[in-house]
Amino acid sequence: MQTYNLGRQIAVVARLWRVELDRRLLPHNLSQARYVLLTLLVEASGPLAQSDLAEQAGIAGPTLVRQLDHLENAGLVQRRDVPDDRRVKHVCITTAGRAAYESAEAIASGLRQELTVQVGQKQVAELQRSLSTLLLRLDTIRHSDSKND
Amino acid sequence: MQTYNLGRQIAVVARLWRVELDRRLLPHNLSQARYVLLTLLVEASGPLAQSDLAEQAGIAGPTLVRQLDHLENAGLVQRRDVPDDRRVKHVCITTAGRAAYESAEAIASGLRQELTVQVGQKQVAELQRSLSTLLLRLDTIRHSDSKND
DNA sequence: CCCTATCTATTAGCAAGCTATTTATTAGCG
DNA sequence: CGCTAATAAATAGCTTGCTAATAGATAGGG
Repeated sequence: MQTYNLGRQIAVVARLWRVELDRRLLPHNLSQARYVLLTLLVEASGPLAQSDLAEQAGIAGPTLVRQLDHLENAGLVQRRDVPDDRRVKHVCITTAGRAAYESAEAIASGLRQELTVQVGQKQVAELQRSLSTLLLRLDTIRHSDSKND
Repeated sequence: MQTYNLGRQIAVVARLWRVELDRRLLPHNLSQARYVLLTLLVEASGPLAQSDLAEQAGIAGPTLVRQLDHLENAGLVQRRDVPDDRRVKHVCITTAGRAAYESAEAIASGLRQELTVQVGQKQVAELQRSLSTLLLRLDTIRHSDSKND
């Protein structure tokens, strides 16, 4: 019975965390979803194809498309056709996008610290290790399922 | 940098977990959201008001209303007027609801075990403790915010 | 060389969360 | 007693996930 409501617990924490971060990002015209995408673009070494960005963000393709529409409309990001392969579009962050990322990162890391201060560094590290293991299992299950169907 | 992507990590795990559980519950005409509600109703000692159920499920009132519409329509649950206070409605699980809960619980706990088998009991317990601490902080922040606004 | 596979991005439509607002009822203060 | 506050459920409309289906482009086998 010790693993009783783990799924519920993770879901609730994820939801409340997102709601609070969204609330703080709202005055900057951003959201958790878009902040994550900006982060990945800033951290990336080169330009990313949409499919790669979606995979790194852990979201599905169509979800990304809509977010990119918003970000591009706000001038934070640009889609660029790739001559080598005309199916692919690269996503590039703009100067305004980098500035937006900086504000958002300050807010997000502030919240992260507020939340984890009572947990302690060692336990946060353990937490992240456990979550990684779960993530790996989830990916395995998902991929094996889609092959068996 | 140690807490770097904790928020993202929790969000992704929560999302993939939900997607997989939803996929498995689909043939039974259920979803994670409704399974959680059935669980709370089965576990409750007496009848629950909608507001209490929403709080225990960690969801907002209007979200609950829609799920109850579905559940009531499927005959798994009943809303009952309360004579003492005509604003309140009690939510009661039906016999069919209990049966649906049993199937869903088997599926959900199967998935839970598949996912946590590689994590280990002690680490699951630690994981749950850390998540509880995070949840507490999130609740505190949320309530203090709504008072300061 | 063409025809089918696959792959990329997109569109359409569903699910489940949220906030803000409305309606009905109760509680509480003057 | 009556008027205002607060509370419960419901409605409306937004966000961000998802899957399924489309359209265009590439790759690969016969």
